[in-house]
Amino acid sequence: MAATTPDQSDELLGLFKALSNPNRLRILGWLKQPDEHFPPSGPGAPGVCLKHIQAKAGVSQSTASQFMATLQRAGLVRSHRVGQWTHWERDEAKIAALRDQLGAL
Amino acid sequence: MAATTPDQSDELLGLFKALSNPNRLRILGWLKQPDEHFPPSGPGAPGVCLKHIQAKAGVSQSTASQFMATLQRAGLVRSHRVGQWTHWERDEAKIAALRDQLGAL
DNA sequence: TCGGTACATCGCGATTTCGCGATATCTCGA
DNA sequence: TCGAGATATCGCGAAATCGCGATGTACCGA
Repeated sequence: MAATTPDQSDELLGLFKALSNPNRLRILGWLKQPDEHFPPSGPGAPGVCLKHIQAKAGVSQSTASQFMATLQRAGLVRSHRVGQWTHWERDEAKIAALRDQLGAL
Repeated sequence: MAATTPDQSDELLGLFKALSNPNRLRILGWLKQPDEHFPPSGPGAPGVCLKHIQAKAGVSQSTASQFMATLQRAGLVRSHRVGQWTHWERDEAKIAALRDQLGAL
């Protein structure tokens, strides 16, 4: 396969596109310290549910969902379902990898 | 003054916007090794003139000029006139400063 | 002074992105 | 099984971006 393996330039381009929006950039920043920016999501349940992100960002539900999908495609966040909620958190491993590529700027 | 001092977030946002275009991203990469990607611009004359950038990128003259202006506003390149030519080069000092901010991603 | 070259700026149509409401899907509890 | 809440997806109009040709400006050599 490797047919879907993204070029390194494409990966960087996707990163830049994802972060060239003030709302998405803010959200990614908030997710660095979830408990400082969001209501508690309960212990043992890492990640922030979409409702809280939507409320803090002040956008509609569909827009918030789209934002997270965009950030996810860029490899910046990941999600996991917890019951009826989708918990979102930063994908620090991939972010670190992207940071390395940014060093070649 | 300081009325035009950009917020740190705005500075990052400008960086991301400037680089969320494949052509501009390529150009910035080429400028890392000018002599490997462009015809010689003559000794003692650092920087690459717009014509060479335009030719390599395969865009119109006006588009190439716009690209460089955008990269300059983001703090990634700087220009200086040499006779009738405008020589463009990376602003490594500002790029390094931006790289530091990227560490806080 | 004048013509030509290099570059910047000015509209403009085409494309993309933005953010929304409406709707579909999924999950849980009654 | 049914209803309600949470999320994802689907169009859609508004706004921004893209890249172009045309035009303006600066510089040089004849």
